[in-house]
Amino acid sequence: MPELPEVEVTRRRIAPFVVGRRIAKVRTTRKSYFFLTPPARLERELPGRTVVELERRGKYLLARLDDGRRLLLHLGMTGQLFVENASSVRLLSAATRASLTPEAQVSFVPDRHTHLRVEFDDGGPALFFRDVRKFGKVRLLGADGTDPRLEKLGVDALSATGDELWAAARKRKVAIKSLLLGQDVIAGIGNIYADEGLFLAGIRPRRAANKVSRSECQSLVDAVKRVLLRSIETGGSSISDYLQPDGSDGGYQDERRVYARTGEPCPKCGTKIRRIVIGARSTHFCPSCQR
DNA sequence: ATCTGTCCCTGGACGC
DNA sequence: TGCGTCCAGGGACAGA
Repeated sequence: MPELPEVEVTRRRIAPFVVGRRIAKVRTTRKSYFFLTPPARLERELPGRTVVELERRGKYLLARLDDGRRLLLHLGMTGQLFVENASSVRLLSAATRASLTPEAQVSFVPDRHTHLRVEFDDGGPALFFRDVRKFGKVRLLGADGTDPRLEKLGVDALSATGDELWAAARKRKVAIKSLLLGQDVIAGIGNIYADEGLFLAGIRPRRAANKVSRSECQSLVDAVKRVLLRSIETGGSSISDYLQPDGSDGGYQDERRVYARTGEPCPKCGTKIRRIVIGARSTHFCPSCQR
């Protein structure tokens, strides 16, 4: 699922592709939960605008336009932002793949999950936003408008400090993992990197936040940052739907220590990795290394 | 104020 | 082989 590293990799790859290009045409699927701004409005108001900058805030992307407005994008769980010539098996359902010849199985064809398609007036490759489960979001913000989602974000995970985490943690009784997943204290951490960071810091995910010491908060923030930076370096985690904007897989899924490794030996001590549920989210940890 | 549970959505895994 | 059922999971929201 797209978390900070996946969104950042997407930003870095998409920015040179879209910045400076003028939008010619926008095609969308029908009005839905996915569109915070009615799709008809996007189709009407985006053409003619040039993208001037692409920024990331937590797991959100913000495309700034030449009229000062900003297009807010969130990839949700299964969101995929990619360029026209991308090809990947992750862009096709199993049923679709089965109906195609092996050679055709990786060529992308816009389907009912391809909710946004942006074409540019230079005639070059278009940009696509596909999202099977529609937990993603698209919203056009006015020139001086903002969004409550952005307002609520805490400090970005890449610039967070141990003391910032500690200041919030000492006042909270929720599991430390839940605190990491909430975007209001530190923004950008999701299920994969929360589990990986807690493992590296040797902290049990279910421990109450206010039972995590100041120095442990420091170790935790350091561990999370290390994991996030390494994941960005390798192109993010392609575990289910995520792919890089050119269609290639990221590499971090091969480096994860505990996430989705239930029953496998802990890389440090060999104890079997356990899976529990915290706040309705799968959680993976080593019962021996994490206390 | 904080915490917990429910819901949005769909494909894939699993059982019969 | 085919159908029904369950599950995942980011984040908003309601109710405790």
